[in-house]
Parts: sequence; C-alpha cells; structure tokens
Amino acid sequence: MDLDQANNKADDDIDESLIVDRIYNAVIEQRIPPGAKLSEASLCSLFGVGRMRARRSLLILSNSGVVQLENNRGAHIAQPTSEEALAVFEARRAIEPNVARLAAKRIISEDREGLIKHLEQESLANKVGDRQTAIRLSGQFHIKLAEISKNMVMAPMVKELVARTSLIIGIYGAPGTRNCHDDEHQLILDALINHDEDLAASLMDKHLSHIEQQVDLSRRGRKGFNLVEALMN
Amino acid sequence: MDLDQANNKADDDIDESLIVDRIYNAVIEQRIPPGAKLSEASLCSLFGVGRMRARRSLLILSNSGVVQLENNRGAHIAQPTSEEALAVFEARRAIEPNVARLAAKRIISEDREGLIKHLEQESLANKVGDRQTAIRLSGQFHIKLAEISKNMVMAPMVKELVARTSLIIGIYGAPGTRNCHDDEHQLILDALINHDEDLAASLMDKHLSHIEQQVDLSRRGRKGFNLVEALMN
DNA sequence: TTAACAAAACTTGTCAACAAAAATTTCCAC
DNA sequence: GTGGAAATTTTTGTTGACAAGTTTTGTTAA
Repeated sequence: MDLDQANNKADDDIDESLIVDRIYNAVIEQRIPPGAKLSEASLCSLFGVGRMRARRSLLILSNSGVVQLENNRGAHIAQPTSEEALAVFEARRAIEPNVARLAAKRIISEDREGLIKHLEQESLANKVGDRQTAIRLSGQFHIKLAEISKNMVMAPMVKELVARTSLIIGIYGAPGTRNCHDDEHQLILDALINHDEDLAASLMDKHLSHIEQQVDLSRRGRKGFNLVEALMN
Repeated sequence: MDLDQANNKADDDIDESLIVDRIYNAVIEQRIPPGAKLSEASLCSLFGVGRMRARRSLLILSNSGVVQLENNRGAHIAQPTSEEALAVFEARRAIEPNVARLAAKRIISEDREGLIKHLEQESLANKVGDRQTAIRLSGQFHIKLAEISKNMVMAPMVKELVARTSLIIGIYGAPGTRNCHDDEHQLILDALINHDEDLAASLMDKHLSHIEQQVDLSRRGRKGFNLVEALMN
C-alpha cells in the first residue's frame, strides 16, 4: 500500500478526460471562439453523458483558465483580458525557453522522428493553405516539446498556456496572420537535434516574442460558430 | 454583453475556495501528511457543506496535483513519487527565478513593507523554534513573491508548486532541517528592493537548489495525524 | 416605435435517495 | 490462534426531482 502511487496516467475516467480533451483541442484549433456558451445540456447530448460528467468537465476546464464559470450563468469559453493576455505571454516566455532547454537535453531518436514528421505536416498545411490544420499543428508543436522535456509537471502548464494563447489570438490576433512560423519551429528542432540547450532556449524566446508581436491588445472581434460542428471532429 | 469579461476575481463561490484554501494551507504547513485520506463525509461535517461542495473541492485540489483521486476509493493527499519530485523542483527552477525577476521589476513600497514584516516574522519563528510557523511562512514567502510579480498566471502555478514541495519534503525531507533559510530570503528581498533583476533571479535559483539538496529521494516516512485539528486553524 | 414590466421558458444549483464498490467485521473450519 | 470466506458496514458514484436563478418572449402604455 506504499508503492502504488506511481503510474497514475489517465487513472481517472475515460469519459471525463475525453470531453476535456475535445474542448481543449477545439479551443487550440480555434473552432470554439472565446465567449461561446457551453451549456450543460449541450455537452450532455453531444457526448452522451449525464449532467454530472458535464459539470465535472467544465470545472476541470475552468481550473485551467480555458473556461469561465459564473454563478447561475453557466460556462463560457474564457475571454482573456488584455492584462491576462500579457500575463500568459510573460508566463510562456518564462517557462518555455526552459522547456526547450530540457527538451534539447533529453530528446531521443524517437522524439526526433516524431518532430520531423510533425514539421513536415506543418509545412504542408502552410503550403496548402489549410489554416485550421496549421493552427492546430502549430500549437501542438509546443506541447510536443513539453512532452519531450519529460517533465510531467511543466507539460500540462504548457498545454494550458497554448490553449489560452489560442483564445488570445482569437480575440486580439489579426485574422490573416499565421500564429507560428514553421521555419522558426524548424530552427528550434535543429537546435534540439544538436542538443544545443542555449540555442534552443534563445530561439524559443525569440519565437514567442514573434507570436506576441502578432497580437494587438487593443483590437476586439467576434464571430458566429456552430457548437456541434466544432466539437465533433 | 461584450464587456463583462473583466474583473473575475473570486467570482466563484466563497465556500468552495475556502475549503480548497484551508486544505492547501494545511498541506503547505505540513499539518496533513501525504497519503492522508480525505473522505467526503469528513469534509462535509468539518466545513458544514453538502457532499456536492466537498466533491467539487476535491476535484479542484486534484487538478493542482495536491490531491489524488482514485475511482471508488476516494481522495487522498498526494504522495509524489521521486520522479514527480524531480519534476516539481525542475519546474520551480524554471519558473521562480523569472518570477523573482518580475518581482524585482515591479515591487512597490507597499509590497516591500509587507515582505519586510514577513521576514521579521519568519526569522522570529526560526529563532523561537516554532517549526510549524516557520514552515508556513517559508512557503508563503515564495507565494508572496509571485503575487508581487503581478502575474496572475504564474502566481497560481507557484502556489501549486510550493504545496507540492511541502508534500515532497514531508516524504523525503530530513525531519530536523528547515525548508528554507530565512537569510536567503533576506538576500532575495535586498535584491528586490534594489530592483536588481539578475541578482534576484540568480539568488532564487541558488535558494531553490538548496531546498532541493535538503531532500533525499530514497527516503520514506509517514506519521499519524488528526484531520480535524489539521484543518481547523 | 420603444421602454418598461410581467410571464413563460429554460438553465443551473442543490438535495435526497438509490446503486455499486470497497473496507471492515464476523464467523467458521482448520 | 490463523486463514479465509461470507456478511455487514461504510464510502463513493449516479440518477432524478425540485428549487432558485436567468434569459427570452410577450404585452401594454407612453
């Protein structure tokens, strides 16, 4: 009874984390806009679960700042303020260069192959003009890096920050611009392969500052969407 | 209906976050040991809330890694593995030096006075030998720094990491040693007052490595405790 | 037409009862 | 006694009903 506190990956219910993951991904891919209502009923029918599960999922999402819960008013996709947006970028620049450092230290051939494939997809999506895919892969690159860093404490933090960044870009980003330049991702990958920790860190820092430069915190914008279509990928 | 996404501080229920905070603090002060059972019934009677509130609180705590939920087996205070412990320290060394940097940049006189008072209490507790208080203040120093950094994204992260560190020290720490040297805290405060960002960051890094050196990840230990006494401060 | 108010429809919050699983105790054979 | 199985108690998971709140709709008067 003393040793079983290890291997706790996905110990909790499948259903729960599936709902959370779906919404997380939909946010990262910008298929759900900031401010969108997430009613309990819609989650229940969409995922075929009871209200309890829906509520639990929403609570989990609200803990990571992706969903905003209000008393008697239900759940909405968060709408980061400009102050919050600054804080998110600040946090990313504090954390992710160090994540890149660790990734450069710990990357193994398997990781490398995965990243190479990932970048191929990413550059393809950009070439073809598949904006949706490009956005998703672009965010996932950062998440993959966090996984390669093999730090199970920071990885969820990065995931959360990436999702919140998607919301920020959705609100304050210029509609046309790409979120991440895949060539910068390529440079980071090169540094990782060479185990050049300092370079990886500084490239990541520069990269993040470029992302930050693409948002205009005085802008506002909103658009319609379809919840069913957005979640049922 | 577009502007009301600002001022969301403590919008959620009072009850809920009170329970969470109480348990959080009890963990930081090491009044609840790792592995302790947190049954729904005990929380219900202790805080005079219904089961729903208790369950919600436990879910929130489990999202921050302080509580471990297991199917049909309820909630226990987390027992970080040695791998997890390494990851937590790694995360702290990635994040907190940058937090210290920001704090050095943004500290105002009000913050300074608060920290000075805090350090007086801390050094007093150490002099008098009030271990419990010393532990609490020591952890809270780091949390206060995060608040002074005025980054509302990183502050909760630091709080979570401090709590998890308390659990780690509870499991792997030598019983006699202090968690934090208050003289190191004093040095950091000096750097903050001088707005010396680089110094604050490097002192914080050194400080964290000292904390890390105080744990022996091959050690194990447990002790009895009283839940009522632990939570009813 | 519009503003204010009232009513209806809907959504969320809470509770109590029940089902299912785990932990504990009891009991019996050895 | 000891080990192990069965029964009991306790704890957790889930559901449904109802209460409380919010949003929408509809109506009336200025």
